[in-house]
Amino acid sequence: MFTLTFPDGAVRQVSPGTTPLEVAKEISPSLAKAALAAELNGELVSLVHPIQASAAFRLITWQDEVGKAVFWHSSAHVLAQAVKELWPDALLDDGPPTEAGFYYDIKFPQPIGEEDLPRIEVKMREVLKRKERLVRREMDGGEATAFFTARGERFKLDLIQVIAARGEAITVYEQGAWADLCRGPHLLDTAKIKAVKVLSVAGAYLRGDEKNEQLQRVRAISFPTQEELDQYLFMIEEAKKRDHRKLGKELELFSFHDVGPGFPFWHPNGAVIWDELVRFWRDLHRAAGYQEIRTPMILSESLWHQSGHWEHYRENMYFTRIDDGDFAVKPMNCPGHLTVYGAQPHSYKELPLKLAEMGQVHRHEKSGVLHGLFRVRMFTQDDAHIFCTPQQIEDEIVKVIQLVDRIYSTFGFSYEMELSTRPEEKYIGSLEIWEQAEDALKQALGRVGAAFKLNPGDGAFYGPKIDFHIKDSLGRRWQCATVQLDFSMPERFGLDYTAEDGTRKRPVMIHRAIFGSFERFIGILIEHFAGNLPTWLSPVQAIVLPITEGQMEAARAVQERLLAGGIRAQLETRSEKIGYKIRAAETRKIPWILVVGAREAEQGLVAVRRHGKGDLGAKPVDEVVKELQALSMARSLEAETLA
RNA sequence: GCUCGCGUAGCUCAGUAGGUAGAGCGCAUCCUUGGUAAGGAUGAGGUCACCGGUUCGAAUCCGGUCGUGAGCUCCA
Repeated sequence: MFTLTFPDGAVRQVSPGTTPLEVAKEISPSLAKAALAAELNGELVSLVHPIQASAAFRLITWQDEVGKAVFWHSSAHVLAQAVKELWPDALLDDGPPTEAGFYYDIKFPQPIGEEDLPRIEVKMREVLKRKERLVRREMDGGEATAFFTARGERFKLDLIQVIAARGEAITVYEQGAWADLCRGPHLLDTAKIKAVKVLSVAGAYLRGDEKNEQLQRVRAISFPTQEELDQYLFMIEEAKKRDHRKLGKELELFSFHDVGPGFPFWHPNGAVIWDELVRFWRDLHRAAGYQEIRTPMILSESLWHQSGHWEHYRENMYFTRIDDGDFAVKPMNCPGHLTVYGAQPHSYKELPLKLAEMGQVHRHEKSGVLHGLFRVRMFTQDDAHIFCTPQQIEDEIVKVIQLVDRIYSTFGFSYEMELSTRPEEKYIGSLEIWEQAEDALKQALGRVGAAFKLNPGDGAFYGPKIDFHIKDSLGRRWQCATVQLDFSMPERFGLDYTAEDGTRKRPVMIHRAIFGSFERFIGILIEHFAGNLPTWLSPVQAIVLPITEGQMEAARAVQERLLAGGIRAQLETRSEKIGYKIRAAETRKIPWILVVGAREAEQGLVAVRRHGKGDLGAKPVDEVVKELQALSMARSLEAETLA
């Protein structure tokens, strides 16, 4: 008998060969129905996998991320089967689950288009109706090669070679007349897949390598119930409404033009948001002991040789000539900051020295990756470099993490941390230095008690880093804050400080940014708030609407009192009905709409209407000014505006 | 960069048997002075992204360029 230990600590004795499905049925029929797969000591297995040892046992359902992955992986097989029934000559490459749904990369005899997607969807439903079982079979290399050669699936033959070379078992999942090379595990059958939607088709390279031929990637999603699919599709629609590119245009925040692909133009409204973020950022950074500097946009190519950027980052840089010299437009601020540090001798008493800059950088991004404010060629980093002793690293990292938390919480953002370590190739500095740096980051994370994900090999070429990922309204994670340790750059620039004993020592440098870039961060804010920015960030905080032209002067006086109180206020002067003016103000998402009619004008009141909330009744003008000032000063989130 | 789609007034879009362009919103002027999400009239506004080709004639067909959208990392 084997012992299974359940997540709640309970144990159960089972005989060899018992399957997870049998175990589930013994626990409860409803659990057996919900189960999609199981885990044995953390290893994902199918529900009919015979149990051959004692293990920690867990049933996987739709509620688990891995449960969704299994569900979507099996759905990808249904997609492939449907495609093969429609296009028997289509060649299949690879079809994994993703964070939201699944896809299959396919070479069609003739490229298909959007108009073919409904046919695929209909065929998928047809396949699902057959409720076919997914049957696992192990094969050796020769058998598998013969199997897929007979089926003309030449891409699969390459995969078989790769798997065989790794010495792994080759498994095939059969489903009716069709079969796919697949590690699994899978659902027992397709009966649980109740709703599918084929979402899109786009180009994708074979094996994801741009040197290879291009295939077509068909993306789709599936759910155990129609309701969940409907919910998902509704969410997609909502997300589209929040697209910062659309809202940026509608709210006149910024624009893009042919004359500057990837270079945003900030309009007055967007510039206000920017300025408020700058003020917020500056307040906190001054308080945290940072000193602001400014460094040049264009610097000699020799500097970039010295920093290593020429060697490692050249393809993303812009170059120019001045007189007879070669210069480069800065893609990062660090060499400038190193130059400032190196301009004077430093004592250990000055450390940690924190130099900050809202540094505008230019990077040549491939044309195809540009995406609104999220991916641009010119952006402004809220950059800072902390020069300190090796002993100060841990404390300083902890302080940076705390500052990040303070800033993100102001916007109501949740975030996740990732620690990235030394890349396999393309790195500078010795192995010992890298190890020391990675340890310091781990220590700091341990001290703040933060959970983090490890990304081996994902560090920058000059040091390991901690990245912070914000989750946006589309469920996408965006990297914003980053903290990067750098033992190499001070070395390259020969930086030093005088230690207590009078000797010269090398400082350590910490690169860090919190917004990441103002451009991307504002894009995220727009989507996060669906354009309904909190009062402190709103380009126009209040608009005064006279009911008729008879109240124009009274309304103007209200606007002047707001302006005198430091509130960004506008006055509506068009000769329209009040309903029209209200609608216009609501459409512009102005948080405070102040209506002045004859009654209010007489008593020094304004009728307050908050964006999205309707009429809140009349109040004295002074009271409204104070309320607006308080919200702005506190940089209040006004949580209710998130709804 | 690559694949596919798209590019008509400030905005959102109509405009296929190729015959020199339309709507709504916005804007301007006038009328209306109306209490919480669209009052009415008149008018201005476009070298149909750009370059070239086919044609008697191109927004429309063809080629190229530029821009833009989706995708191109996430194990069979």
